[in-house]
Amino acid sequence: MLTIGKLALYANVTVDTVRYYEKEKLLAATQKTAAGYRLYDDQALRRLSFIRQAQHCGFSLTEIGELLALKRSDAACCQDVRSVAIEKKLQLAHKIKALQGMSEALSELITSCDDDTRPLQACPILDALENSMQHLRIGGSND
Amino acid sequence: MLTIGKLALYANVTVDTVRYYEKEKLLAATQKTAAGYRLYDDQALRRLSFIRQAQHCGFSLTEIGELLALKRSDAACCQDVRSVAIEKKLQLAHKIKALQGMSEALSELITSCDDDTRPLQACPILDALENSMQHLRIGGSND
DNA sequence: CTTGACTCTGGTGTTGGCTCCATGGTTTAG
DNA sequence: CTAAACCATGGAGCCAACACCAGAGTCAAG
Repeated sequence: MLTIGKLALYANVTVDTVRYYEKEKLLAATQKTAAGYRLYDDQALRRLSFIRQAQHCGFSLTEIGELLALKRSDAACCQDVRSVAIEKKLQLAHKIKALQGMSEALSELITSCDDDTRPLQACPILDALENSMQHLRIGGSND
Repeated sequence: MLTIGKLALYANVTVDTVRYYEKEKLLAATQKTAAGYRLYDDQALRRLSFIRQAQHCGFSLTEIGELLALKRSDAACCQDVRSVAIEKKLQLAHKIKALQGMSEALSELITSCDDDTRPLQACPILDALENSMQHLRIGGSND
């Protein structure tokens, strides 16, 4: 059995984070000592690892809670988990596209400014930003 | 001269947002009526457009404030603006890479689960998430 | 003149994921 | 036995970028 400090150490998080997860009902202590100290077993460590890994896959804590609920549910099958993962991947793709759009817009701005030592008054970047950059069609897409 | 409502309408933002930008010193009213109503001219509308477009390029309001400061500064030249844009593009590239990493990790999980109708107890996705997915080396990289 | 649409200020609430604090109890190494 | 290190609870604060609200003043149409 691990104290909260050890658990946090092994999982590379802070004790505050562990307590926060408990408050969010993602991770309960396996047991409590007479003095009220939280104790955790290996399964708790694995669950904490689960939470962190899922975060690294882009899941929010709320979504992770839903994954854990699926896990507990008898009715759910592996396909359910799979489709959650696929949905998340789509969301990621959407975000990536949005960022790539920004990046391309910046690229245009940057190349538009390639001949240097121009006075700031005529900076094509500032200009383009002021004038809505309509040719770039950046606006209008709401994440 | 535009009232705040018209300005907000033309710029496709809310009046609250306009007032928020004023509080953040990004956009001042051109003038005020005797009754205290804010009035804006075309330049203000262009500045508001600037702020929004820069946001769509991934700049935070703080960074936009810095861009506007550059704009006002006599010492700054167009190259300064350009390097800010390049820096931002690098940041975007970094974010995109992180998201792509997540997406790839999810892909592995999803394909690991391709033979369907497996019982949830043996779901390879949940399993992998629990067991740290060491082969995926997702952890360890802190954004 | 009235009514409804607009505007003002100042303040609080939201989301997500923590982080930090004060105060006090507990355990452990030497 | 004592000092250091740990743990507990409850609550506040933080970031960004707003959204929303109350209560009061102002303006324009009919």
